[in-house]
Amino acid sequence: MARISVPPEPGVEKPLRADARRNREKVMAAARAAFAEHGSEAQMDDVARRAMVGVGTVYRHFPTKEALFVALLEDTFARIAERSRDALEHDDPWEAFAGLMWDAAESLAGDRAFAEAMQADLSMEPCPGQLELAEITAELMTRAQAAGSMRPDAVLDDVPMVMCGIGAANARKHAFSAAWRRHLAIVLDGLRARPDCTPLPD
Amino acid sequence: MARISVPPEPGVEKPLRADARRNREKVMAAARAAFAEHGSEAQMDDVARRAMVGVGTVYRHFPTKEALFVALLEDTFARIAERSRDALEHDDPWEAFAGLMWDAAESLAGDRAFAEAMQADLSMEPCPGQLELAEITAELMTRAQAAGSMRPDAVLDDVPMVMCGIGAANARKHAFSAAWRRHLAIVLDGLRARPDCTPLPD
Amino acid sequence: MARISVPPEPGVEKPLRADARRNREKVMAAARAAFAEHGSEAQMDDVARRAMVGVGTVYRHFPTKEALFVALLEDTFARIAERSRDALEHDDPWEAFAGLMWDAAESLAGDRAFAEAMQADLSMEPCPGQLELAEITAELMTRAQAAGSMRPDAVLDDVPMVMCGIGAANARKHAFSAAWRRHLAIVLDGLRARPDCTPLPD
Amino acid sequence: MARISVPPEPGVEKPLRADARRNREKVMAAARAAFAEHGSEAQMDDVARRAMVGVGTVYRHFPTKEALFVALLEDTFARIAERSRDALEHDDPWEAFAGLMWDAAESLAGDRAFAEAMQADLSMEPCPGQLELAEITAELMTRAQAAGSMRPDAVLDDVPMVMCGIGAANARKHAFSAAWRRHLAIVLDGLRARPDCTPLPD
DNA sequence: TATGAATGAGCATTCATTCAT
DNA sequence: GATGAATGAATGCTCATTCAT
Repeated sequence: MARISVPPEPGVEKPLRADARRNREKVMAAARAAFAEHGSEAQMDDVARRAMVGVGTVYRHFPTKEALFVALLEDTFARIAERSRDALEHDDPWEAFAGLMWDAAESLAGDRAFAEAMQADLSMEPCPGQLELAEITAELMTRAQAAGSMRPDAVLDDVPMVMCGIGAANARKHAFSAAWRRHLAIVLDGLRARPDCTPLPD
Repeated sequence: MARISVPPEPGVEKPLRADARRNREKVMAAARAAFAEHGSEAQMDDVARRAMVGVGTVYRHFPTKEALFVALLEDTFARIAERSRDALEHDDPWEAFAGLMWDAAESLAGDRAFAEAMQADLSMEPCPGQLELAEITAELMTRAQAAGSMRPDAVLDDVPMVMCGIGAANARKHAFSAAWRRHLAIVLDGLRARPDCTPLPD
Repeated sequence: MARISVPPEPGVEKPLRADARRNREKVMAAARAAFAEHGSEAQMDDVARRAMVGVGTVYRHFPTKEALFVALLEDTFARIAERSRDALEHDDPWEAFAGLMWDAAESLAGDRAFAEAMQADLSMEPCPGQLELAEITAELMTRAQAAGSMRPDAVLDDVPMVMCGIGAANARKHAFSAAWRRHLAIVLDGLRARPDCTPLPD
Repeated sequence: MARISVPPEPGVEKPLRADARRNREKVMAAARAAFAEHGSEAQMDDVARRAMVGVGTVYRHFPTKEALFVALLEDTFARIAERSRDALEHDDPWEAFAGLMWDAAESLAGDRAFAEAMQADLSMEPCPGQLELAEITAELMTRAQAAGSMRPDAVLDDVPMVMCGIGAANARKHAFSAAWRRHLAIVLDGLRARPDCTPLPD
């Protein structure tokens, strides 16, 4: 991964044939599992095997491994972003923010690919869904701070490291679910506005 | 085929020749940089190049890439563990714990290899230094809890996810240093004992 | 590091695609030549080059160099074993045995890989074909001895050294063919039952 | 092995210092063992270890691995040739020949390096000792044929394949000694002059 | 169109040989 | 002279990607 990539002709998106769409789904599901388990070291053959299609089919839908990886991320972020829009309607801004975090964590805990993605240095620029999610998160943070429930010096960039920890939670330990929940609970507590909280650097 | 490879006498560790010791250091330093930057995907040739030695030299000191990786970790943990023993003398147990965390973070922030290592599933069993460090950390946590300064439901296993987030901090961003410091500050605040903190699951 | 390498489903042997079968043959033929010439030091790249395929193709059909080597041996022995079954029908047991030897020698003379294989210490356990061949040979020897045409103290273990000499015959000398034929003729004469032959040790 | 080699200045042979000579002996002995066991795949480091000297010392005495291998062979053949000169005095030419064979076999049985050397294709031209031994052997064969005790169509080139079989005898089997003795006995029987022996090809 | 066989650059590791100590 | 650490070309094997069937 991390190769140079010529962007595909940005032509019109053909509406996929039914079976093609079905294959695309199968591939993405398989890729999600494989990448979650092995991170970006997952192998294309493994993805194909899990999807019960040939590698060729994987490549028909995603021109490179990186494209598949990005598509996966995009999809992930888009799903969360979509659900997060509801959070914007929530009365209590802190609950809205916390709910978003719990929701995101729920779908990303123990996902190695996601944990990697949180290490922004991947030189991939953020995909649209990620940007949208970032905007919503930032908005929720601002509101919570305005409402006096989140410490005023917290910023959007504080989130990825939290999520990285959650993504890295060992999915094979049996206390797995408790582990990441504890981590998130601690961080959320740390983000709470308090009279005595240490001011953050910078 | 049918490699022979006589295992080295497992006898006494001879004191390395002066130049050999120097090279060993150079290799470890180079490896530290390479692994920190690329995680376990760093390449042995790159390590050799950075150390300005031939690959053969790298292999003379570390029989496999994994051995090098482990040696690096062990060294890292051992260093921190050593410094952390001082923390045990500290009067204020919370300060002792927090000091250890800051110290560890300082040397591990943005280190991809370390972040990987924190994902326990690496199936590598922890090296001695890691175990010692774990013991000291646990002891400090217990004391801080006894002193009423750390939330009583925090446990040792809550630490790796924090450190993972710190290790994953993007070492290439210019706000890098502030970023991980903020993260750690938030978490430490979240670990503080408080009347109103959410009880952790499990 | 931490290669994943999913083992291939040990299920039913799918009938190879036509082109795949053709390539497999090409690879085996190339390997036979390369190993015969250089023994187990033959290089996989050389095998690939001779077969006019990429190395990857070689590895698709044979997971390791040793596997290729063994497959080659197995194939060789199986072929001879198959032909040797006819020998069991022969009226004259001595002729049957001698015929088998001539037949085997014909296909193995000057083959370094085979000569190596005859040096039993290869720690590879004999492959099925080899065992079958051994059984047939033993049977033919017993019959020939019963018929009084082979010296009664000869045993199966006397054969490998003969064949090793034949395998080692210098395939590049122009008198090559005569050389191994002479060797076999001499040995066969030495195996003949005679009133005055020296009793063998042990 | 099998590299291009610039011949060293054929200057005068300095008489070695006592300790140097001792080292040379140690190295040769170690090499003999290592090469006998592993053939030309034996490793220089292993030779050095067995000789309890550094590799550098090995290279001081023998400029390349091949040189060491050749020196070993030369030494081996020279020893046998020397002893074989006595055989020329023997009354019974057949006994003389057979005695030489037994003597040679005794020192070469199970020696992989020697077995390899018998595969003439090694592109090494025979060393002096080997040539001398060949001459003596040829002479003894001629005499034995003249005396009517050896089949008249046997030739010098029939010998290497026999010896190769003997060199390849598995030195790790416990019936090792019996095995090569049996082989040699059979061949010698086959070389005996007889009214009914099959004429050799060519 | 789907398949999976073929490709080959890339990477870990070995080992004959050199050279600083 | 002896030592053994350093060197790096050579070699087995992997896996993203292409392409014939």
